[in-house]
Amino acid sequence: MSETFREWTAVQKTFQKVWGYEDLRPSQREVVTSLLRGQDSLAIMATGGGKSICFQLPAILNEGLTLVVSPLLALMEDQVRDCKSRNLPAACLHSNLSQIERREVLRNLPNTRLLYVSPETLLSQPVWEKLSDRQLKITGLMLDEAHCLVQWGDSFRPSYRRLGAVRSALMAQKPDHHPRIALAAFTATADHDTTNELQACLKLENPNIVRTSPYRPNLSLKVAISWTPAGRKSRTLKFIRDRKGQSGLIYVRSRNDAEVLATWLQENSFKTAAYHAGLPPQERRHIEQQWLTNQYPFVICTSAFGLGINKPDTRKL
DNA sequence: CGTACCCGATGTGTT
Repeated sequence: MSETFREWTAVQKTFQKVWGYEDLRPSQREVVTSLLRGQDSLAIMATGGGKSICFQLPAILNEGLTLVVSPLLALMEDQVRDCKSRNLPAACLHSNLSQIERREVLRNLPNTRLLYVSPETLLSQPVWEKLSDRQLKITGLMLDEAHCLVQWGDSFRPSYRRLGAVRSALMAQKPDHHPRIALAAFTATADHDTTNELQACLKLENPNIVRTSPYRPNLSLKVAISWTPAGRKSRTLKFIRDRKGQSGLIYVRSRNDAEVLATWLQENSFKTAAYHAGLPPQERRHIEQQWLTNQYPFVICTSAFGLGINKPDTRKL
């Protein structure tokens, strides 16, 4: 027991030094200790629950490289920027990097502790070859936003379905004395079926399952049904008008719905825009900015809005 | 229906 205690004191020191908080939350501590002893984990923690610390802290305490699989380039960039601001040796690999940057990241892998990659890049020939190198020690494989695997894995981004084979394939390349690669999945939202599917698909072995309450006191959910397009239009306008000085996102099911509704609201002299993945990237960024700065208090969007939008702290005006 | 990644083909503009 005292041995465990001494080790934990060292962990806590690093945590305080790098992140500047006094204590890890109990759920974070749970995941961190699991990963430090090489046990698989499945963490379902609410947004803002400090998920990334759960794998970043073990990654810098353990020897070797920790792979972090992330669904979006923007998320990788954000996290690597955050790591670098804390002087953590982190990098990412993706198609937006120049040939030179790519080579530099691959060359510097032995000094890197956290490598952020998309599932596609991880499984690509040149990267996979490099990671399979017998000399390269890999301690962990972390799946961030793990619900994406279940949500997308079948047809949209098939690489996700292949992640379950990664640990054993990498281990097979490494010498016998290489310690087992720990596997962990992190997500904010996963019901029982989803966690079961994650566990099976990733081949998690005896994972420590850590679940925090998803209850958000600042959120409320309501359902209103409109039976006609006209009813929906006027209802939306009323909804917006009743919320003068506030802001939010209005989700619709298709790109066309977004266009039609946004156009109609504009015709009724409301400043808004439709947002979906069919728009050019620069226009998407523009609308995101307009929304974040309350130039457009409400935006009509598909599920494309929200992915990679980092903690937009819209305030009530 | 709607979500994103990657990479190679084709085109535009600069040294």
